[in-house]
Amino acid sequence: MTPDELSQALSAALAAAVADGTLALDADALPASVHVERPKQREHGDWATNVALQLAKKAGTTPRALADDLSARLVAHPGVAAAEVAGPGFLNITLDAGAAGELARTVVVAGDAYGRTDALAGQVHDLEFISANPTGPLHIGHTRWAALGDALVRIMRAAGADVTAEYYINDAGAQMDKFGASIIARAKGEEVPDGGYPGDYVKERAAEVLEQRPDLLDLPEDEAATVAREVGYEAQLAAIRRTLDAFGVHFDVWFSERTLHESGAVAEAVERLREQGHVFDDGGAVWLRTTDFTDDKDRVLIRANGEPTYFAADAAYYLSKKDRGFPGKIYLLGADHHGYINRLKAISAAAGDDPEANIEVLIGQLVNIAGERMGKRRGNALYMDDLIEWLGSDALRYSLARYPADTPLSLSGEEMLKQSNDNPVFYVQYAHSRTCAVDRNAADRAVARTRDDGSDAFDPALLAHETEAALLGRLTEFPRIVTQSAELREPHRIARYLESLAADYHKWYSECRVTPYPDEEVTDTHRTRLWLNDAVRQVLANGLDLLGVSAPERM
RNA sequence: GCGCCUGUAGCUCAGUGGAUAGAGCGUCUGCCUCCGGAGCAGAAGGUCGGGGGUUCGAGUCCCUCCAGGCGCACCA
Repeated sequence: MTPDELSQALSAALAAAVADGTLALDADALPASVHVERPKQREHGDWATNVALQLAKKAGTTPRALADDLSARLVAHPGVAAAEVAGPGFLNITLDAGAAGELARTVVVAGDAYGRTDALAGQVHDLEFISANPTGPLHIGHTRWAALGDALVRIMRAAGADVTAEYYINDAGAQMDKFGASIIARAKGEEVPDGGYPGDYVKERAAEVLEQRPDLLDLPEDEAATVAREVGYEAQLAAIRRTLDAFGVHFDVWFSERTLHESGAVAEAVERLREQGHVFDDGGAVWLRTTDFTDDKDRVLIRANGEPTYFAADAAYYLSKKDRGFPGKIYLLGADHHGYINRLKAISAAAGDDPEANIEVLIGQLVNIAGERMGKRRGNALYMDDLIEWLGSDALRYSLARYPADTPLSLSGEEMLKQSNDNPVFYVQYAHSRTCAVDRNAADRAVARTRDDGSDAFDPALLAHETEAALLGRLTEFPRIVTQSAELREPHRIARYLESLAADYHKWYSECRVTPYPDEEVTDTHRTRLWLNDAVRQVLANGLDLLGVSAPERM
């Protein structure tokens, strides 16, 4: 019995109580769905509901009396072993072992599909993340968005949403010229100019540019600047793609800011917003009256010198996403960009959209290493390439994805290194590889999911040990964890769930054997436990995949 | 000054109004004669930043104060 089925049984019991007059409430005063949850204490049963506490006052009765009535109705339901009233009016429900154990087979049969839901079916989203300037390597901050953003794409898709992962390349503007100038300086063996990019990687880019254009330093100054900028840009973007590839992060769309300017989309966007009546001219500049909406001051679109601002490009970019058919536009931004949210929403509103429905901004707090803020212009940068090489993609992805985005994260370099052995990712991966080891050992002793004659050996009532009840309950939760994680845009819930599942599995492993002792015969208990073992393996693998982390068969 | 985020065990962090606030690391004690000890069992460790309020019930919601991070461009 799944929690959804139990919830429906409770709804039916409430409706019946209303129908026969026991419960003095209108049928439409009942909750749309009855909330059931896993109690923290095992002795409180498999599931608990507080619905009696919520409804008693409205119905003019006491919570315990209402819970008593519900209990009597519920125990008549097949699969429910007990329903006890506890405390102020909680209803603690215990399922019979057979009804609970059936889940092991359900999971194994569903395979990769177990955990997929249709909670977000029909939703179409564009999810933009990282979007770093192509003037340097990705650093620790980008790494966090990469881990979270990619996991979110996977999780939302698992919940049925249509999601496009997009990277916005900020390849327009003055910083590209500064990047080119820095490359030329390094090509000459000189220090970078003031305001340039001091990182050592610029020397690598300079070497790559020189390899392609040995004539770089012989060119006229203007031409050299262009070549350094353009060839350097391509080399840096290629390096970023290599890094993300090594991290297992895939983008569906790489969107160049330049194309917005070159195609006239920026100018067109200004005109479209003008038609909507929110554009005005002042002091020679063209403004968007963002204060009509949620912004605290108006913003310039076209400078007095005729150059469009970055903000104008973002307006054009917003309209591009709208025109490309994305009702939902999700932005994963760093905390240092949170001042941008109101402007973004103003663009949406000015374009005639509903910002609350069409824009969603997820703010990710910064990562601190040993108390030092990371910034690529500060010379103390910790690059994503180095992190991957140091800790491995799995440990890095997992340790960054297991915290909510809005938690400021501070890790010391030493601790991250130490975590390479004690990180929870290994705990979860170890559980998975252990399920595989159990499979191998079972095969050696000819323990299979069916009997030797091929007949069905699965008997869910044999999964009656307390660690098995806990494990089965945990497996039941997976689909709703996926749904919840997708709806709240919180990948860390998957990681936390996997850690709980791994703990339940390890406990079960230490109590219940799948393979009999050498002097014992193989029974249906062993065979049925193999189903449970394989169900756990499946859910661990499915969950790790949602985080982009591997599920090794051996470690 | 204004806005956003955060404040929970020694450390790093979970906990979308419920029962005795949890996990990992660190510290201490047990468990390898049999499916992987990267594991299990147990112990110690808390005024959930302070103070008000809403509620049958608040770490969670509201107000206020304190502390820390980040942001408030005709930069990108």
